[in-house]
Amino acid sequence: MTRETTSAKPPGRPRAGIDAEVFAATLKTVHELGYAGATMDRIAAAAGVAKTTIYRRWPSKGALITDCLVDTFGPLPPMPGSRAEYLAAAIDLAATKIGQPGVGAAFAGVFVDAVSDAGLREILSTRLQAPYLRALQDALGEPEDRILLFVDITVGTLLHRMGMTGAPMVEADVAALTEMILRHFAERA
Amino acid sequence: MTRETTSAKPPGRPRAGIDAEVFAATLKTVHELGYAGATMDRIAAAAGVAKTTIYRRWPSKGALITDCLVDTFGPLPPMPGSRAEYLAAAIDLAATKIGQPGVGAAFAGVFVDAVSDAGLREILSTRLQAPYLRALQDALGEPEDRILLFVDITVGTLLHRMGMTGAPMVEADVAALTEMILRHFAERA
DNA sequence: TCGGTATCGCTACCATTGGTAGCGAAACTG
DNA sequence: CAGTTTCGCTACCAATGGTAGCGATACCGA
Repeated sequence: MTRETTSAKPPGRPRAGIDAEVFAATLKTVHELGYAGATMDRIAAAAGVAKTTIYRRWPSKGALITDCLVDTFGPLPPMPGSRAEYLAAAIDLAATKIGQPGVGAAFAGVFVDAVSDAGLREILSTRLQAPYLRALQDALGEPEDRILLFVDITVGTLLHRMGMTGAPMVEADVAALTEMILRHFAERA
Repeated sequence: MTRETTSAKPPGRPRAGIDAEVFAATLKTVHELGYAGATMDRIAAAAGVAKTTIYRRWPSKGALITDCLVDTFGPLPPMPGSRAEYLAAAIDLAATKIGQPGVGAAFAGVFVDAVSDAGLREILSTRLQAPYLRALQDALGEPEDRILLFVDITVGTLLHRMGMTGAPMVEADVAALTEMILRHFAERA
């Protein structure tokens, strides 16, 4: 994940493999101090890396957070037997990841920054959301607007709970949410 | 809404009635420049008021936005005939208001600021969310966790759409969302 | 009309934070 | 060793939320 696919051998000092440390430091700092409190200086310090080094790799704080989320979420699990199982797995993945320390706050933070920053919105949409939309569309064969609604409901609900209470959604509520969504999306449009 | 209930007559120069102008300027500025671009200086300028005057009434930007939202949303309409109609009316109110220029962005912005600011979370929860929770609970007679889930789904979905696309949810999707929610919440727990 | 009081607008100011420039040192290739 | 690139560091800038203090202004009561 952290290796480029360019097989050339560039001259000069090679880049140190700091992505894992920086991502971990980012989530830890956001978890402890919140999105606003997670200063680039603090993230750099927590990662044991100079701030300028971070800015050499990520053009902005939003881009760093986005890549951190991409790294955290990972790819969607492969399509299991039924449509319902696939949808349930996707909801479960979202709930699990968003509930991890720092992930929900980081997601919500970059999400809102993106509202007022077209460049960041582009990054967020391209790097984080688009792959999932495509995977869902391929697996379900549904029109795009239904996929979008599914994502809005799933992610929006989980983030809202995280933001309002500061704590991830309890399992019982995730189950209720899943049941409601499945009843609506189980059969094709 | 903007008048205190203390019926005493305090001495000194009375406060000018600027709430309406400030609220309008806030939404207009957020709409045009986004949440991050809506500087307190710019809001004050748009309202034709000094920044210090705003800070004399609202202790922080988050508090101002919250009061602006409280003013925008207003009270829930009275309970109509059926439970389903009441739920549908609440969803419709949320969708309509969040779709108004600046409201969705302002909501999302203050929402995320609240994640990392306990004081603001208190303000947001007390002044904006609590009244609606109570009204819904009184009207529906449901346990609190179900009310919370209903609000998470409704508001979270609408905000997520606003944030990701920058545009309010189209009517067809609101209708689909309403139908899904009603099927789940129509009968009591 | 005049004092008391509280607000208004204004300017100046501070601390924080995202982001940048430039430097010498380090690491790798050939 | 020369060339190249990255690293850490310090210093720095612009923007922004928020504050302090000023003279001016509007209202009340005597």
